[in-house]
Amino acid sequence: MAMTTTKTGYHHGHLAESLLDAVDEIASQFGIEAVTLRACAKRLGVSPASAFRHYTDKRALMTAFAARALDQLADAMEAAKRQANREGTDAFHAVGMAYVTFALDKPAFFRAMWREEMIYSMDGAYLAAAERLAGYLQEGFVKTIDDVDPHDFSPQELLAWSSVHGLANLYVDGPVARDQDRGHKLHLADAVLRALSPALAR
Amino acid sequence: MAMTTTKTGYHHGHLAESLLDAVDEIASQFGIEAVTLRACAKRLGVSPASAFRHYTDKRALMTAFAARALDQLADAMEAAKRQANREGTDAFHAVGMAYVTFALDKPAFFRAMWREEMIYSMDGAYLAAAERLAGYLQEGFVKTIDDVDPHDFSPQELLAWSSVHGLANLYVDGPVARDQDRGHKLHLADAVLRALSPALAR
DNA sequence: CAAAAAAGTTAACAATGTTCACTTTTGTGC
DNA sequence: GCACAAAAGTGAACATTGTTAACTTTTTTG
Repeated sequence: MAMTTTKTGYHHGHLAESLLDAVDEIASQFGIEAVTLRACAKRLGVSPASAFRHYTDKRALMTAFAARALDQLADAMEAAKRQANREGTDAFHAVGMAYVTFALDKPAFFRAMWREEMIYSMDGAYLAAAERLAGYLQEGFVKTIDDVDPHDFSPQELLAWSSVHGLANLYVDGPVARDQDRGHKLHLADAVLRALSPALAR
Repeated sequence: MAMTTTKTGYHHGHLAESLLDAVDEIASQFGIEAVTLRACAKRLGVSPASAFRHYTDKRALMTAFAARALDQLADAMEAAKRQANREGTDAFHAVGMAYVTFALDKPAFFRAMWREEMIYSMDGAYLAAAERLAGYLQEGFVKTIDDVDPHDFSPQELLAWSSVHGLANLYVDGPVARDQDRGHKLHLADAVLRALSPALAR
């Protein structure tokens, strides 16, 4: 299947990437607290120390994983935005729903993205991914000409991100709607986003 | 200072509580990832194993700490609400600002509260504290007679909590306004909460 | 005041992240 | 083609951490 598979077995070949996949699988199945370097290594049939040839730290590995997760979320948001634009529906609503949906479907990924204490939050790839993500939430808002700094959010933009981010976090890590099923939670999210719209109108 | 100090030194006397203080101090100074059972024990001049007479787990200790942190936040919110009522200003705005202020001033505490993977989120004390907290955000919203279940948030109520919670999280764990000082962040929070008010009017 | 319960100790264990010296493979300049 | 440096992986060790078990010291209590 892989086009660059070497027969030898000593050199894995794609260890850096494969380690991310291992984190992915372990986090999905057993939660982020079960992700251990040795478990990742074992899953790939590789020695525990091999990870350090590609990542300086466990934290560096988790940072790379967080960046990849951010990119996956951004992909989902981009797709949602595209579809909304095609269908002429509210793009912010679609992007926000994609955000919450991702958190509900991949809670371990969503957690990993924002666990400041287990990543290097100043990492370039991580910051770039976060910025891309923020971009999709900023789009659709009116920009003045000199409002181009992606770090500088208008109150309205920040409110939009905060609402969506807060709801996703309350679902994933908070006591909100714990016993309700996915459908109910998404329905509620829809209502919340619609309740927000008066604040986003200009 | 302590009124119940025993001279002997074998029995500590308030270990359960003192351990929470130790978590408090270590988390404040070095971050939540530096909280270790042994470090807590050493700080109290007590053996590493002693914690297990009071908490079944490290996770149980962290749960108790999270519950205490939630209560501290709820205290701050209650005080803010009282003052707003006294001064006739917007109670929700005051409560929301207290929420964000707490997150900015005690980031390690705020993190601990919502780290699902390191606490027992079904713990009674934790849930009770979370419920109390939610109550302060629900107050000020109109309730219909049969809308009494504290677990059942109206979209507007959940939007209010989500916005405040999301902003606090973006400040603490996200890439928002990282290089800005406390005053600037609070000013921005104020603007965000004011931007939200059109959505909360009825 | 004896005896049980509560609270603490010490010594051990397994698991984890990490390092170091070493080996194997890959790639590059001649 | 081939020596050789760089890259990638290994194995054995180490310190740290959470946790347990058997034991000791207080405190409580009938």
